[in-house]
Amino acid sequence: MTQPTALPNTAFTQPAESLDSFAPRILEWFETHGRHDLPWQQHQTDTPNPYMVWLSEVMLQQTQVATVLPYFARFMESFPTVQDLAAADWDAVAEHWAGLGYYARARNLHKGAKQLVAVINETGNFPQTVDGWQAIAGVGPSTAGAIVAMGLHGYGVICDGNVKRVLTRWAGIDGDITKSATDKVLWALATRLTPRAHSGRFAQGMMDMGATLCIRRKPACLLCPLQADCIAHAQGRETDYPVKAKKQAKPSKFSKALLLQNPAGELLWLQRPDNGIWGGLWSLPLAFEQKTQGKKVLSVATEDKAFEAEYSTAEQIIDTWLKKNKVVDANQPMDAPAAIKHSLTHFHWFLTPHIQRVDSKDAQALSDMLKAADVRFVWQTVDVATALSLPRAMVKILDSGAAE
DNA sequence: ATCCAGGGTG
DNA sequence: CACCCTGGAT
Repeated sequence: MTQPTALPNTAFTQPAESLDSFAPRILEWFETHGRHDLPWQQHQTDTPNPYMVWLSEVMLQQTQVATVLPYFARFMESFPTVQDLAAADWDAVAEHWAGLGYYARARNLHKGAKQLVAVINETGNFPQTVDGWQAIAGVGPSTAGAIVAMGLHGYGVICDGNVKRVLTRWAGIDGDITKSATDKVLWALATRLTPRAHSGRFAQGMMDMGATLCIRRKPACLLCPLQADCIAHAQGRETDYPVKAKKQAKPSKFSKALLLQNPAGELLWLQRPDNGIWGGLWSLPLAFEQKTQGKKVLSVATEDKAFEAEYSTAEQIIDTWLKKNKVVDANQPMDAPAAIKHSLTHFHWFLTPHIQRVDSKDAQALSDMLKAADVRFVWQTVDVATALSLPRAMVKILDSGAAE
């Protein structure tokens, strides 16, 4: 995924006059109405500091300006240069990042600082190209464009969420922006509109537009320099853009996660069939959970029935055995753990841990049946089981303390 | 309480 | 393409 190096043969929805006057309008608006006091901005100086732009852009990938401000200040105070950041202990970096979220990005930031220092030691300077910046951990196409444009005063194109909102509205682009085809169109348009000179001010202006005027709800079209030829505005449909595939409502499914515990305190684990969900991973046995309210059995949705059919052979054996032997949850504690929620692509899965103690005779009987059916299973304590390859949902269940 | 935005990674 | 994690909107 790199920025396009050449313009695709794209037919733009706006006429040439509109395309050509776009940048001048943004630049003029930025001069009078844009933000000029953000501590990482470098457009006021002839000697821009790419470190500050890189640091701020990585923070702004995930967080709004107001939240970033104090974090940025503390980073700059503790790590005034990229060399300081690269030389810092991870713990110190993590401490400064704590609360911002997406901690993998803090790791990328630290890694990126070391990569940058290596580049500087080798070439005497920060990377000077978009591709050079994209080689740095945590820097993708848009962040790279922003850094070159604003941190080096070079030529860079940005196409982040704010820009996409402005462009889809102005050009009436109604393709699903989560699709790569639409992403290409938007990058092509952004590239066509970005002026050779002052691409940094243009980038900052576009971000300010998206953050202050062309906002998701209730955009301030009256104040917008693009109003005259904005297609969404002409349609009175500003908030219909950008178009994003509606995430279809996910159905909910309910299962018991059985913590079958033998007298040694070991739990029964099943290795799931290679095909299907969690193929080859280890899981607690799952069982269909009947939804009840008081004593009344609630009607079960059809998708739940379909899902019930997906239980593995081993689970059907266990379920049948439990029912036949009338084993009940006699030892279910009063503070029984609540269901953990696990969301998959097409449904939400609520897994309710059920502790079920079995005596040695029953454990042996169960083992014999599973062995006869060629099922891969183990009895293991939680501590040992964590070394198995467990899907996230199982980790969640163990973390919930259900097995204690 | 629930939904959703946000850019990059593996 | 799922996932990361928090804050803001409703």
